[in-house]
Amino acid sequence: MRNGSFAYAGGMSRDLPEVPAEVEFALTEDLSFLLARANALSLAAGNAALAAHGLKVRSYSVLMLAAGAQHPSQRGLAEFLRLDPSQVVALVDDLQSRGLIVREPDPSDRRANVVTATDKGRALLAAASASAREAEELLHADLSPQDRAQLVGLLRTIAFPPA
Amino acid sequence: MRNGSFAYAGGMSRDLPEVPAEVEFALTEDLSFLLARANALSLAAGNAALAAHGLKVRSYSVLMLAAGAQHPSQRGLAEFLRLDPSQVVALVDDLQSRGLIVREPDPSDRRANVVTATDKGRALLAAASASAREAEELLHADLSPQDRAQLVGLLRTIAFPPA
DNA sequence: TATTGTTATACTCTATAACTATA
DNA sequence: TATAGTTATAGAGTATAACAATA
Repeated sequence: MRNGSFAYAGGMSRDLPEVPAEVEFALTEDLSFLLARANALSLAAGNAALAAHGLKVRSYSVLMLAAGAQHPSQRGLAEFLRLDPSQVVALVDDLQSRGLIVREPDPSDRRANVVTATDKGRALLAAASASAREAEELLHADLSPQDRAQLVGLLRTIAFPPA
Repeated sequence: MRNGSFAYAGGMSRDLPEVPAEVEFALTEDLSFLLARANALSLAAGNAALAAHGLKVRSYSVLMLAAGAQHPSQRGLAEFLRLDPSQVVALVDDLQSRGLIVREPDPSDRRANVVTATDKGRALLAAASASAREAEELLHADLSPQDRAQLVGLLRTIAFPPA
């Protein structure tokens, strides 16, 4: 019997073995299951790596997008990150209170807030991204550069469907 | 500047455009980001497909594993699904109260509960897995069978590292 | 009328510790 | 002394509705 989707925690509270030998089910061919488990590992590693910088995966994502050239609105952040706009408010509040980003009304649409990283934010981002990159490299340490590039391409088709 | 990890919601509260045109950042090459976004889409689709059967991705996963030949313990479920054992209690409670699974003490270690699907549970699983499979096929509709097989293989290396 | 950002609230999920019974 | 399951609880994340300012 084949199957559907799975989802798992990004962090674990207790120390459990990595791959329990006694539960080897025939699930390791399921795309949704593998997606969920791989993401859980990625998320846990990312949060652990970013904790030293006072960031989590969420806030790090917002900070990085704010440091880009596009100067996204909060609405734009919500859409790209698949978050509710009301959740973005709290993330932006936190980063702004720490002086890492600023909110500025968009001159062309004064309803919208353009979110931009400060110099302090960019400096923190540089340090944090080094840690994050280390964690990510551990994640795909068992893949060749070619395999990694191919995985990225295939995943992109899932994450951003052509239609 | 390259980067690290991301994580996003499995479901969205409001209707937001799929891929906002105004926020095209250079993030679409990042493995962690793509993993998070692909999983978010997979999770949302899976939960939507399973809702008609009174299941979520979590409870569906437990039900399917309980219906397998291995008859996992709750600890085994927790390890494989990367959940805390205390979370498994609630999932098993719910499925058992609906007559879909049973808990039985393991004769060889009476501390452990072996979780097994009932006939009713197997029947529900059969119906639910058809819905879940439909949802999953939509997810990788843009991939050829070869691409899909390759994606599964590469993801497995991430989800279950050889070391 | 519709949209952006915001607030508030209820709900679910996650993290942690402590307890019991078995080993 | 260690492990499986359980309970309780605090915290984080998610879903939803409503409002003011602007379009």
